[in-house]
Amino acid sequence: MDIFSLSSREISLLIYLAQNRAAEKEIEITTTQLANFFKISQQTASRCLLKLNEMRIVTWKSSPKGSLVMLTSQGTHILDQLRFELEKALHPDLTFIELKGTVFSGRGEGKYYVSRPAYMKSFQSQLGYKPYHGTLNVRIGNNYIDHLDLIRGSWPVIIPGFESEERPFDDVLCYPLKVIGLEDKVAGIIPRRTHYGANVLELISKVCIRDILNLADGDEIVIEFPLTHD
Amino acid sequence: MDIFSLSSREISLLIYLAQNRAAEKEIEITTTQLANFFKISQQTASRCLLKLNEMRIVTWKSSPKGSLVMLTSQGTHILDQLRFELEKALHPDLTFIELKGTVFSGRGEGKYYVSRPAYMKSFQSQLGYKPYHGTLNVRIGNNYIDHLDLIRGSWPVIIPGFESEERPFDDVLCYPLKVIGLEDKVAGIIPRRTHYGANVLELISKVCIRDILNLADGDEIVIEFPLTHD
DNA sequence: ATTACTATTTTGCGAGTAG
DNA sequence: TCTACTCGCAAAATAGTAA
Repeated sequence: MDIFSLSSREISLLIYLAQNRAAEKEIEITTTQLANFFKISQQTASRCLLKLNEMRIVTWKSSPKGSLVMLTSQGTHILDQLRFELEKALHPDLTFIELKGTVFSGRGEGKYYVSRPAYMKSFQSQLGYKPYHGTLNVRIGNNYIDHLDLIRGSWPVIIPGFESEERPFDDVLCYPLKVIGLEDKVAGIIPRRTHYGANVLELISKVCIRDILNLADGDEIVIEFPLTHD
Repeated sequence: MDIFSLSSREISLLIYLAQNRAAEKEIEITTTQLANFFKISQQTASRCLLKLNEMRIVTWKSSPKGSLVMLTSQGTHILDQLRFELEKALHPDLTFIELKGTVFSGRGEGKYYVSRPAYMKSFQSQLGYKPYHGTLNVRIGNNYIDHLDLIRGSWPVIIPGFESEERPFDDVLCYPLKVIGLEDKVAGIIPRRTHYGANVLELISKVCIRDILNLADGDEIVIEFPLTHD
């Protein structure tokens, strides 16, 4: 989904809806309200919502009493993308986005996921290396959560999901990163914003980052997300 | 200028130009380049630049050899506005934007400007009070410069400029603020981003803030810009 | 009240091409 | 090569109105 393929009206509508909390919950709204706010006709507002719904950018339930609208995760992602492009536009000299966080121990879930053979194979082909069979959990500092959101707006490396006998495995979104002090390439897996504890980042690399950098729980690390200016 | 009156194409173009440093300097570009990048026809790219130029959003000098384009301050302001709207969309629970800075002594220029009778009169009518005849200079901390840029994206109170015998006086842009610890209303004058030392904010209020809060040079103050959710 | 269909008008794109 | 005109067609807007 390219944000520039949306019309200005659709983007404005999305922003308006998000400002009214439609990213978190279903909100009540009427097409007339939207029409008045944007100084367009009620019909256009209706058609616009219809289209956003078809594109899976919002979910929309309409009735003769009004409408219930909520942004999908794709809808939120469009706003993230726009924010990312805008950040590069307003700071054209920026060469990377910085993150600081502290190392902590998870419950080995990362290890479980990363070592699924189907994922492993895609990591190898998409990132160019076979990752170490575990992840380094980093809790991003409060001052850097915005930066995490910014990175979410960039185009990720997509590790495709798959179906297993027990359950389906989702696509995994990776972002190429650099850990200060470490030579090896690193990729970060950023959970969706909606998750509880969305300030967590899981790092994968060819090597065991924790061992090489001699990290203990609570140690701070600095991470950079490179910005490639076309 | 309402950002929602621009087409998606115009906004994308503006972002693209800014990413290529057109906010700081004239950049060389051809309409064919733009056409290829956005997968549109060369004619549409040409028309689009023409329109942005007419709207004073960019300056554009075209010749049979190519084009020179640069964003005007209005062009940059549109990006700021978009950023501001996006910020509210991505953080709908935010009730204010915080600034921290340190007090310093200027050379009395603020005092000179504020006390022009024509300005004084507009301050009274637009802000509802006659400001103290001096400004409090605040140097905004590095971590808060982004927040300053955000505030720039909001709709300011505009104190109209005027012509005097000696020289013209520009419009003054004010933003309603709150200084923590002070009851009285405060307004901030934020210089244009292009100025050297754009991390400076001049506060005006009915009272002498420095005296009431007993501020010395170097003291830190905390400022809030309230966000009104429509 | 709503949403949303149909008809009509307006806007805007791209192709061809001149300067 | 560039920019930028005219023209024909397609997309999208509004108005009227039905459900």
